[in-house]
Amino acid sequence: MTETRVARRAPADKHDARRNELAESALRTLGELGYARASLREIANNSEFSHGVVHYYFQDKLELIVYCVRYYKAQCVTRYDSVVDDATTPDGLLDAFAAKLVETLRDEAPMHRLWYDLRTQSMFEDGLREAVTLIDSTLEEMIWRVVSRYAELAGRSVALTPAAAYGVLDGLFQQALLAHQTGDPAAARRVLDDLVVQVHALMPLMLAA
Amino acid sequence: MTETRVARRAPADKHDARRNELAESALRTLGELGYARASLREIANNSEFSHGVVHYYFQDKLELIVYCVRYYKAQCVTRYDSVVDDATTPDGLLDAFAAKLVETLRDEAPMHRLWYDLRTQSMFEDGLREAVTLIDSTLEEMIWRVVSRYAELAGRSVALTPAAAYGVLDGLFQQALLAHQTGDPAAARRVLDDLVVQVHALMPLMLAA
DNA sequence: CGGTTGTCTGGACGACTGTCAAGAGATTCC
DNA sequence: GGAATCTCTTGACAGTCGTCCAGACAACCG
Repeated sequence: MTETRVARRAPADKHDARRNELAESALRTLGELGYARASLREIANNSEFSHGVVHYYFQDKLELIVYCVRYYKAQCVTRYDSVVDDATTPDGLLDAFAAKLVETLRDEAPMHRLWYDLRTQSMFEDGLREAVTLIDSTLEEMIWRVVSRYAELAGRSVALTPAAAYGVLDGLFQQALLAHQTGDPAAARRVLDDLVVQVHALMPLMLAA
Repeated sequence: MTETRVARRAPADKHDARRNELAESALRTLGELGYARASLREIANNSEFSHGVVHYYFQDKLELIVYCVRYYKAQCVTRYDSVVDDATTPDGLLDAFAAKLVETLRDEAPMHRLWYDLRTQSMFEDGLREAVTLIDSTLEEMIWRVVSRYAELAGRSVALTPAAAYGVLDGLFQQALLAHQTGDPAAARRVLDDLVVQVHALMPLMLAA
C-alpha cells in the first residue's frame, strides 16, 4: 500500500502527456487574455477537457501557470542556436539574428506578451518569482551566446556584461512588441523593419575597441 | 437647464481635487498589489472614503486607472530636467543621470513596477493602450533630452534613434527593477551599483564617431 | 427656515473566480 | 467477468469582483 500506489499510479508518460496537453491549451488562452483574465474555466473551455480536470493534474492555478512557463521555456530557448552555429561572418550573424527576432515577434506575439506579463506579475506575486528568474537567466544566456559569437566572428570583445547585453536587446524587443500590437497592419510592418535597423545599429556598438 | 447644470455642478476645483485624492490613494494601492489584484474596495479602504464613492467621481474602474496613469505621468516626466540643466560636462551628466536612476529605482519602486504592469496590460486591454502609448512617448522624449544633451556636451552625435535610445535604457532599468525585488537587501544594493556601472558603460557607446 | 443640491455611505445585485467532492465511464488486472 | 483503479464530468461551495441604488448627511440658496 505504501509504494504500490506510485507503481500503480499511471504510465507517468501518459500523465505527463496530459499535463503538457493542458499546458499547451493554457498557454494559448494565457497568450490571448493575459495572466489576470485567463480563468481556469476559460482555459479548460479552450481545451478538450472540462474545468475540473485541471485540479486532477495540478494542485492549484499557480502550479499550472508555473508549469506552463517552464514548458514554454523549453520551446524557445534554442531559438537562436542555428543563428550561432551557421554564421560565418559578423554581418551574416547579424542579419540572421535580426531576421529571427522579427520572425518570432511576428509569429509568436501572444507568447511574448504573455512572457512579459508573467515576468511583470512576478514583481507582485512571490510564487512566480523563482520560475521567472530561472527563465530570465536562461534567456540571458541565450542572448549571450549570440552576442559573444558575434564578437568572436568580428575578432573583438564585448563591451557589456551578459546581463547588460540581454537588458538592452530585450528592451528593444519589448518596445517593438508593444508597438506591434496597435492593430494597424501597416504600422506593424514598419515596426518590424525598424527593429531590424535598430538591432543592426546597436550590435556593432556593443563591441569593444 | 442646458448649461446651468455645469455652472451649478460644483466648484470643479473641488471635484478635481477629490479625483486627485482618489488617484493618489489608488496609485498607492496599485503600486502595492498591481493592476489585476487592486480592487476598488481595496483602493477605497486605503483612502478615507468608502468604496461607493469611486463611481461618483469616475464612470468605471478603467476611467479611474487611466486617470491615475495620466496623474502619475505629470509627476515623473520632469525627473531628469535638473540633470540636463545643471550638467556642464559629459561625465558630470552621466554621473548625475545614473544617480538619479538609482534614486528613483530605490525610492519609487512600487510606482515603476506599476507602470510596467500597466504598460504590459495595455497589450491585452485595448482601453489602456491610448493612455499608455501617450506616456511612453513622453518618457521617450524625457530620455532623449538626457541622451542628446549628453552627446552635445561630448561634442558628438547620437548613434541611435530616440526610440532605440529609450528602448535600451528602459530595458536596463526594467531589468534592474526586477532584480531589485528579490527581497534580499544586500542583493538589492548590488543591483543598484550594477545599474550605475551598466549605464556608464552603455552611454558612451551610444555616441557616434 | 424649508428646500434644493452636492456629497458620501453601506448594502445589495449578479457575475465570476478557484477549489473541491461525489459520482459516472473507462481501463486494467486477477 | 468482477473488482479495483484511473480518468474525467458535473454541480456546488464560499469568496470576491464591478456596479448600482436608496437614502443619510451637509452645504448652500431664496
